Amino acid sequence: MATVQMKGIGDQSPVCKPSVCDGCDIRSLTFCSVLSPIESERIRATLKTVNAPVHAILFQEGDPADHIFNVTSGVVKIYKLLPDGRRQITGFLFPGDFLGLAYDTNYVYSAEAVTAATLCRFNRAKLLALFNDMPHMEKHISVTTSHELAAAQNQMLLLGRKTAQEKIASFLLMLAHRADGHGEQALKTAHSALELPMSRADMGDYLGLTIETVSRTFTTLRKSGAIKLLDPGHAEVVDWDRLEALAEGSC
Amino acid sequence: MATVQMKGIGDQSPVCKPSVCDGCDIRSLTFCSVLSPIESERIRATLKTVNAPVHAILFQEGDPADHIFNVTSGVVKIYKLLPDGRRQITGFLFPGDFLGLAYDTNYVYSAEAVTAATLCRFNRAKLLALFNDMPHMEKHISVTTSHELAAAQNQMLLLGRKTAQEKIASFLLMLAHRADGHGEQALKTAHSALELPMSRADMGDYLGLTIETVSRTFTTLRKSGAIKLLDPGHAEVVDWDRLEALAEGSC
DNA sequence: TAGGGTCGTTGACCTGGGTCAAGAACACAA
DNA sequence: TTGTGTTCTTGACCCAGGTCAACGACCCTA
Repeated sequence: MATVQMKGIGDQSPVCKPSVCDGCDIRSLTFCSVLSPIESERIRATLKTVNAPVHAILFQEGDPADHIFNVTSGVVKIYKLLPDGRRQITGFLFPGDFLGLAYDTNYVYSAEAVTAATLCRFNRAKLLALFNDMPHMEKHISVTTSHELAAAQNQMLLLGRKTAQEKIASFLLMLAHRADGHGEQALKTAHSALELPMSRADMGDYLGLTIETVSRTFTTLRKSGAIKLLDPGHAEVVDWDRLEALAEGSC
Repeated sequence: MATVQMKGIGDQSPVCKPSVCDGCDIRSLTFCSVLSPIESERIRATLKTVNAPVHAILFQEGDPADHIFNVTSGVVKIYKLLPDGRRQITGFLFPGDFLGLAYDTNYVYSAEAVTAATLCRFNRAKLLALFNDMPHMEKHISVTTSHELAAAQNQMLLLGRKTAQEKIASFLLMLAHRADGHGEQALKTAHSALELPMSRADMGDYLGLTIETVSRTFTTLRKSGAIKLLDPGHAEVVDWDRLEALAEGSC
């Protein structure tokens, strides 16, 4: 079972600077899309841009929840730890996704950059105060949270009841779906490469498996002809129908 | 692995009737506590009381999400199924808890009464419309949802990374905590009986275990002296500290 | 170009929890 | 009272996935 590495990795600090939203190419993916120009200006005043190198820790479980983040590029993972270092990754966050969005004074999970990433960092108190004036934004967040809850319930089904093969198949479909929904061309017909930006260890910690089982299962799927592995970071789904059947155990 | 029983069980229909809120003894636990008398009156117009016998199915995954429910007595479980019948219970709901509260046109999980239960049933469209006039209620729901999300993340950690013993210990603590928070006397000091209203099968489907493992693990905990089993439906925690250590794997 | 690091893959083996089966405890109907 | 369920417990056995170990493929940096 993968445990946290205690070495120098992960202790790089993110770099912050003031930011403008003009030209931000993921505005359509997030709550910025529902803001009027005036609201946008008020929000902007509470915001800094954060550049997080690979493995940078954005915050840790238990830290005071001073900031709310929105991913603008790269991939971020959120996770919880047991005292002995066992880890469960509860989500991978892509451009447009929020993190730290709890009505709690302390973070209830840790967050780390999976790839180099940029994020908008909001002062939590100020942003929550602004929400009071902007009910449609509050609503947007509320809807987002309830979608996350639905996704969490799917993940519980996966973790509690699916086999290793079903987990990996579901994971690949989830990644494809995310890539699809974020402007990349329709993967299903294009047979284009699916990016796997996270390590095998991260996949294992997300799916409740070990590195070795993740690796073995990829090999099994490759040998069965359902997928191709171009390199460890890129896969190609050959047989979508079979992968979908595998993901639900109906085969 | 437990699968859904296909027999006559579970096909009883809940009974509905108009309802009044006066004298409702769980008002303090739910959003009714934040309503003014006038708002309360408007809400009441969208509401019916449902009496659900044991095993009554309130709704199933995929059904049109016409109603939102609030549990007023008894226990309800929500769960998701795989095509072959494998089940994951994603939550047990106690008096004061909401279900069906997604901004989605169809339910994303099924709900069934674990014990005989009563619920307030709201017309979803009407309730959501009322929310627009009552931002503090929307806020209340939003906070509730984000707490549920945090609980879901804890459950992912449990399902993905904890051993059977850690799962059962965590489960008992969660039940004790729920009972504690809902007006029963402080359990920790009183050594009073902890109610286990659900079957071993339900516990297994909640914790990602089989009936047999649940049963064996209870026996192990009993023999170790951490708990007493009065009967299958009632336990007594003897050593809270040890149970808490067991739940986190730090022992 | 060599040396040290990380990451992914594969093999050999082991074990926690699943599967299968039997029986005990209890409930309820006839 | 007996019969027929249902649920829980326990035992015997098995296997999916974990553990441990080796190795190849890439990085780096010097």
